[in-house]
Amino acid sequence: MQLSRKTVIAAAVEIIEADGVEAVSMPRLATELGCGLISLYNYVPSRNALLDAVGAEVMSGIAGTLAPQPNWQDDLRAQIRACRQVARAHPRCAMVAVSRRPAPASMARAAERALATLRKAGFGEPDAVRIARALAAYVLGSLLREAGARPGQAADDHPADADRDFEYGLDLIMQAVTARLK
Amino acid sequence: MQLSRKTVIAAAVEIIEADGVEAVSMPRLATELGCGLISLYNYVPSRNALLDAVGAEVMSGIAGTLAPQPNWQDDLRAQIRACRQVARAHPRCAMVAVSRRPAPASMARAAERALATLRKAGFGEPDAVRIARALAAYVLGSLLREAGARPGQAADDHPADADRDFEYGLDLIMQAVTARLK
DNA sequence: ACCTGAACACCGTTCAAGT
DNA sequence: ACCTGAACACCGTTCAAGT
Repeated sequence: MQLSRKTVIAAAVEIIEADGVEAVSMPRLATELGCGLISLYNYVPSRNALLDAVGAEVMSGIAGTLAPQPNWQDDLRAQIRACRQVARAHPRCAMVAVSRRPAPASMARAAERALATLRKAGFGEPDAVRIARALAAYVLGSLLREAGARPGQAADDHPADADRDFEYGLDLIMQAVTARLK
Repeated sequence: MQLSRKTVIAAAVEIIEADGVEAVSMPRLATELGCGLISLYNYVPSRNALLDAVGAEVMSGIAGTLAPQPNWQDDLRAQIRACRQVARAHPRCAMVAVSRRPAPASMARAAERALATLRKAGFGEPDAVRIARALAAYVLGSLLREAGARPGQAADDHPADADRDFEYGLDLIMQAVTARLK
C-alpha cells in the first residue's frame, strides 16, 4: 500500500475504533502500515497533529448539504441528526474530535449553520446564539453518554434505545424553542 | 507530609487542574510528594486506578443533601445546578470523572435522585427515564463545551456567559418538561 | 533532496533484593 | 512484613548518517 497522509490517518481511525485512542502509537501505526517508524513523520508532524487530523477527517461529513425542509424546525432537526449520525459512524473517533481544541472546522461550520437557521426563523441574536449552544450541548452530551466518554471505550449495545432517547430529548428542546418564538 | 492514599489523590488533582491529565505521571507525582516512585504503588494500584479515584473524589460533593424546594421543578433545577457546580469547582478533574467507565458512584446516585424526583412529580417510568437522560446529556454537554472537552485544557474565561447559557438551556428543557406533565 | 537507523529522554509497572 | 532500587518493555521525537 502506498503511504500517504490519507493512509496514515485512515490507519489511525481504524486503530481508534478497534482499540481506542490510547492504542494509537507511532510504532503500532508503522507496523500496521508496514513502513518504518520514522517514515510516518514525513506525513504527519506529530502524534497530536495526527489526532487533530483524525478529528477533522471523521467530522468532515457534517459539512455535506442537507435537503432543505419545509419549515425551520425540521431543518434544524435534520442538521442536528446529521451531526449525530456522522459522529455515530465513528463513535470513538468522534469523541476524539469533540475533545480537540480548537474543534474541527466542520463542527464550527455546522454550529454556524444552525445559528443561521435560528436567525432566519425569527430569533433575535442573543436567543439564537443561546439556543444553538443548548442544542450543541445536548448533542455533545448525548454522544458522551452513548459512546462512553473516554475515547478508549466502545459504544453502547442498545443503539435503538439511544436513538429513542436522543429523539425524545430533541423533541423536548424543540418544543420549548418553538414555544419561545411565538 | 505524611504519605497516604488521600495525599496521593490530592496531588493528582492539583496536577490535573494545573497542567491536565496527561501531565499526571508517576515520576512527577513522586517528586511532587517528595517520595520514592515505587512507594506510590503502596497507596494506588496503578495510574488508571488513581484517575478513577480522582474522578470519585472530585464528584463526591454532589452526594450532599440539598435543601428541598417547594416544587419539583425547583428541586430538579437545584440538583442539576449542584452537579454543574461541583464539576466546575475542578473543571479538568470533572472531565476526567465524566470520562471514566463506570461513572463515579456519586454521579449514578445523582441521576437516580433526579429520576426519583421525576417519578414523584407524576411522570410514568419511560418518560421519567428519558427526561433524566436528556438532562444528564445536557449537563455533560455543557461541561464539555465549557471546560474544553480534552481534559488537558483550561476552562473558558467567560464564566458568566457560560452560566447564563446554561440557565437558558435549562429553562428551555424544564419548560418543555413541565408542559409535558399537564 | 529524500529516507530512516540509532539514540535520547521519557513513560507505567514488576521483580527481586534489601531492611 | 514492609519498602524500594534496578530493570523491563514500552512511548514520542530528534539527530545525524546514509542513499
